[in-house]
Amino acid sequence: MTTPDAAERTAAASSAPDEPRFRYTPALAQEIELRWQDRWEELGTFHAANPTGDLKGPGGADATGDPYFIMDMFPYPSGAGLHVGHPLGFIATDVVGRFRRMCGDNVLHTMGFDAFGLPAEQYAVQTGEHPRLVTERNIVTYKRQLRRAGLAHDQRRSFATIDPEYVRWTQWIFLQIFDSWYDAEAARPDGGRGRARRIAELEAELAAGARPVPGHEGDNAGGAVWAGLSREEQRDVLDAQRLAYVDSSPVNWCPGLGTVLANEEVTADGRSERGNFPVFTRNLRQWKMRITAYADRLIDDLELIDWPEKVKSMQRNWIGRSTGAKVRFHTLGADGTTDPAGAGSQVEVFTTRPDTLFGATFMVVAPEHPLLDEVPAAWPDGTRNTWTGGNATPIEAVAAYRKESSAKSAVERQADAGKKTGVFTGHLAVNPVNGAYIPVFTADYVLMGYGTGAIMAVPGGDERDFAFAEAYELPVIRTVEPEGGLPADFTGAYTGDGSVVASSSDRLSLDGLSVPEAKAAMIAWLESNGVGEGTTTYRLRDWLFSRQRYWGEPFPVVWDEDDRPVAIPDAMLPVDLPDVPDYAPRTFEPEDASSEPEAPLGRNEDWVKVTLDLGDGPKQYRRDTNTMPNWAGSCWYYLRYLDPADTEHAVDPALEEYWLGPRHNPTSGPAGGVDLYVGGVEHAVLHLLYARFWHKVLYDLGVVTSLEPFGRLFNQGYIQAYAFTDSRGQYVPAAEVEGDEQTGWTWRGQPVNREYGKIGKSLKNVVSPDDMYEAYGADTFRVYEMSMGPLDLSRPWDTRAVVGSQRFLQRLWRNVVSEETGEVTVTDDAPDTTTLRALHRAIADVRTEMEGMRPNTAIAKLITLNNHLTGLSSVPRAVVEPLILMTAPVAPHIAEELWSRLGHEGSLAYEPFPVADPAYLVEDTVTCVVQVQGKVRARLEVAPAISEDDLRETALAEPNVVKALDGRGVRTVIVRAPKLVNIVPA
RNA sequence: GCCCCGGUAGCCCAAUCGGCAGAGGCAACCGACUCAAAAUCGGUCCAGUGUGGGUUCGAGUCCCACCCGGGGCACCA
Repeated sequence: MTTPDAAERTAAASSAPDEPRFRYTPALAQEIELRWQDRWEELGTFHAANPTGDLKGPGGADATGDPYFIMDMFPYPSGAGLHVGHPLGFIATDVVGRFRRMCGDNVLHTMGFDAFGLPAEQYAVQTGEHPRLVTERNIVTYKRQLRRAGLAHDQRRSFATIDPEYVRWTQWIFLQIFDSWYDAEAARPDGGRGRARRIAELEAELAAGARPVPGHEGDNAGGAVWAGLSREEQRDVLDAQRLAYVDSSPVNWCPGLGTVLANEEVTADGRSERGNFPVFTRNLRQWKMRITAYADRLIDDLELIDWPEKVKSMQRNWIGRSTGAKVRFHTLGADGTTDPAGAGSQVEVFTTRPDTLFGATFMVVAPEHPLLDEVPAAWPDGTRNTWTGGNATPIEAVAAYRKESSAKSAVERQADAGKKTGVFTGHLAVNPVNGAYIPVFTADYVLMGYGTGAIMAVPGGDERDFAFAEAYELPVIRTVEPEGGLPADFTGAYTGDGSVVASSSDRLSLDGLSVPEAKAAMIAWLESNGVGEGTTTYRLRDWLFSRQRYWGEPFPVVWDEDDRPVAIPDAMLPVDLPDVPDYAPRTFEPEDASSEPEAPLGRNEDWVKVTLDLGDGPKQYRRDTNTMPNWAGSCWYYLRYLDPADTEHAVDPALEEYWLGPRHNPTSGPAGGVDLYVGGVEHAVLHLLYARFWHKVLYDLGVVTSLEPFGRLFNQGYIQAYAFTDSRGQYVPAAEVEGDEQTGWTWRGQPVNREYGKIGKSLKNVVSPDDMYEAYGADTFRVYEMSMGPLDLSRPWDTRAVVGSQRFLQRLWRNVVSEETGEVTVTDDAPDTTTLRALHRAIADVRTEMEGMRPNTAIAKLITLNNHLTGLSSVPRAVVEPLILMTAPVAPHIAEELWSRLGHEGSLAYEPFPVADPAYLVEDTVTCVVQVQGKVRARLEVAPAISEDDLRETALAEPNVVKALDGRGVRTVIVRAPKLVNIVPA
C-alpha cells in the first residue's frame, strides 16, 4: 500500500525532534483522514435515501430535500491504478455534492466501474489469467485509492458492468431494442412524431392490413399481402424493421484488433481510435442499432439540455443533418435512346442546392453506384480525350476506375482528398429542368454511403465540382450572383448569397429570386412534376454493435435452423460468458485486408450448440458468438445507480421519476436527466451519443419519463505534467529532475529539456495519489487539485506547489488548536466588526463561487478569511465555525475533526452551509476613484449612499483634480456613485 | 482550409454591467524565531493584459485584422 520511500519520508517528518506535537503534519492528517473515512462508512453518512424501497438515508432516514443526482463518467479500472490527473473530476463532483448536501439537497453520488474492455482482455491474453480476475483485482485497487481521497459516495449503489446482475439487464435492454421498430408517424407524449413501438404491434398492423408490407408489392388491403407470405418471409420482414438488426453491408474491419468497429471508433484518417490500426471496408453480416431513426431527435433535443456548446456542436456535426432535395435524372445510352440497362434508366441525386439545378453541367456517381453495373459499349459523340483515361471503351474505363478505387484503403483515400480523379462512364443524363444532356462521370469524391451516392455537379456553385470541372475541361455556369455582380476576374465557385440568374427554360424560371426563394420554388416544381422532392439526409450511420472479442456482454440471442435470430426469454438471462480455451481475438497482420473476423466465443462448441425450449418444444439452436461493444455497459449505468439490487426492473419507474424525471428539482430542465455529469470531452460523440439513443428508446417504450439521460454536462480539463528528456531524447524520471525555470533543469547533473504532456509511464512523469496521501494527506491533495485553476481548463501538475495548500490547512488548524498542547484555543468573545465583515463577505463570495462551480476562487476566499484570523490575537468561535463549515466540501476530514474538537456531536455533512448577513456586507465608507480623462487623479472616502451631485461637487473640489485640470474647463462629468467619477476636460 | 476555446507578474491563476489591473497559491528576496538550518510567522519585489487598429469620458473586458498555443471537423453534395 505504501511505497517504502513514502513511508520513510513520513516517519522522518513526524519524528522531527523539535516539531510541535500537535502540528497538522502529514502523519496527523493521515490519522484523521483514515479515522473519519471509517466513521463515515460506519454511520452510512453518505447514504442517499430513495423515496421508496430499501435504500434509506443515514440511520434509516427517509428522503428529504430536493433530489440532486451527480455523476462522474465512471472509470475503466486499468492495471496501472490512478494517477493524480484522474481524481480531478471525481473531487470536483464530490465538492459539489458535499456543498449541495449542506444546502439541504438529497444528494445521490456514487461510482461504478466500466469493466468490460480491451486492456483487461489483452492482459489476460499475455498472462493466461481470466480477464474477470484481472479486472476485479484492478477494481479493488481503484476502490482503495478512491476511498482514500475521502469521496462521499454511497457505496451501496456501486457496481461494475461485468457483474452478472448488471449484464442481465444490459441484455434485457438489448432485447427491448431488438423487440422494437420505429414508427416515424406515431405521436409521442412530448408532442413530437416518431417513436419506437413493439414488434408485435407492427405484426398486428401488417396482419390487419393497416400498412403496406415493406419489400413486397401490393397494397396489403385487409392484410392480403401479409397473409400470402410464408412464416419465414414474415419473419424476414419483421427482422428487417427491428431497431437491433443484422444485415450485410460495408463495415469497418480492423484486422489488427481482430474485430469490426463502429464508425465512431474510426478516425478521420481511416484508423482505429484504439491501437491506431488500419481499417478496411468489408461487406460483412453484423449486428446494428438503428440510431439513424433517432437522428432528428438527437439533434433537436440538444436544445433541451445544459451542455457545453462545443459538445453539442460535435454531436450536431456528427449526425450531419442537411436538408435539400432528391432529383431524378433520366440517363441515355450511347445510341441516344433511353438506356437499355434497367437499373440505369434513372439516377437519383441528392443536393442541398436545388436552386442551382440550371448550373448542373455534369453528373458524378460513386464508383460503387449500381448505374455502373452496365455502361455503354462505345464512347458517345463529343467525348473528350481527357475524359476517357486513355481507355478504348466506357466498359474498360469504368472497370479500371472501379478496380483502382476499391483497392484504395481509407488511409490512401484520405491522403488523396482534394485531388480529383474520375472517368466518363459513357452515360448521358437529361437535366429535367431544361432537357439538357450532361455527361455522367464516376469519381471517388462522391461517396456511396452518403445521400444517394450520386450528385449533380454544379461547378459554378461548388468548389469540389469546380475542381473536377477544371481537371476535366467541363463547362461552368454560374446561377447565383451577389449584389453588384461578380468581379470580372472572378474564378472558382461562387457559394455565397445573392440572386438567381441564367435559370430559365420553357418549363420554369427562377431568375431574380433569392437563394432560399429559389430553393423553395425548385422543390415545388420538382414535386409537382414528379421528378424529385424535398428531403433530409444525415451523415450518421447505423451503429455497428457486434464485436469479435471475448471480454464483453454476450448477445442474448440464438439462431435457429433457418439462420434467423430468436430472443432468449427474460427468465434465462443473463447469458454468461463461456469459458474458452483462448481469450485472444484472432488478430491478423494489421494490413491484411482479406482476413475474416473470428469470434473467440465460437471456440467453445458445447456452449455454442444449445438445446432450448423456446415455446415450441426443445430444439437445437446456435448461440450468437459476438459480444457487445464496450459502450453497451456505459449506455445505462446511471439508471442502475438508483437501485443496483433491483431484481424486478432495470430501473424502478418511481425512482426514475424522482431522481431523473423532467424538472425533478428547481434546476432540472424540461428533459430531466442527471443534474450534473462530469467527464472528459473525449466521449462527445461516442458514449454520450449512444447513451442518449438508448435513453430515447427506453423513453419510447415507457421505461423512463426523462427525455434525456444527462441534463447538465460539464467537461473538466486535464491535468498534464512536465516530462524531461536527456540529450538523446530519452525520457528521464521527472521526479528526479532538479532546477527551475530560471536556472534550467538537470537530471543527475546533466542538463535536460522540459516538455509537457499526458501523465503516463511512457513520459516517466507519473505521480500517484498514493504519493500525495503519504506526503501531504488527502485534504491537502484535494485543496491543491481544486485550487489549481478553473475546472474546465487543463493545467500542469506541479508537486512543489502543493505545499501552499498544506500551509492553508495548517494555518486553519492552528487557528483552532494549539500546536504545543493540542488544546482548542478559540474564544467565545464577540468578533470585532472588521472580522464580522470579513466573515460575511467571505460567506457571500464562497457561496457564489461554489454555486458557479469555481472551487479555485472559493478556496481563495477561504484562504483570505483564514489569513485574516491568523492575524488576530485570539480567534472567535463565531467566525471560525462558519469557516470550517465552508471548508468542509474541499477538505472534509480536517473540517470534521475541527468541528468535532469544537464540541459538536456527529458529522458536519448535513450542517447548513453558512448564510451571509447582508448587514455586514455594506461598508461604512467606500473608496471613490476620481479620474481626469480616464486617469486616476484622486481617491475619496465617501459614504456608500452619497448622491451623485454631492459626489460630483466633492470630486471637483479635490485639490489634485484641480491641479490635473490645470485651468481647463469641464466638458462633462461622468458619475457612477459611489465608486467612480470621471471628469472630461474641455 | 473551416469551426470552437485560450493568451494577464518568473510560474499556476483572479478581475460582476466596459469603471483603481491583483483575490489566492508557487518561486525569488528581506526580516523575525534559531547556535545553525528546516519548518513557521511577518514583509518585499515583479506585469500594463499576444500584436496592430477601432468604438468609448474610460477597454483585460466590446468590434476588426493578424500572431501563438490547445481542441474539433475536413471531398458529406
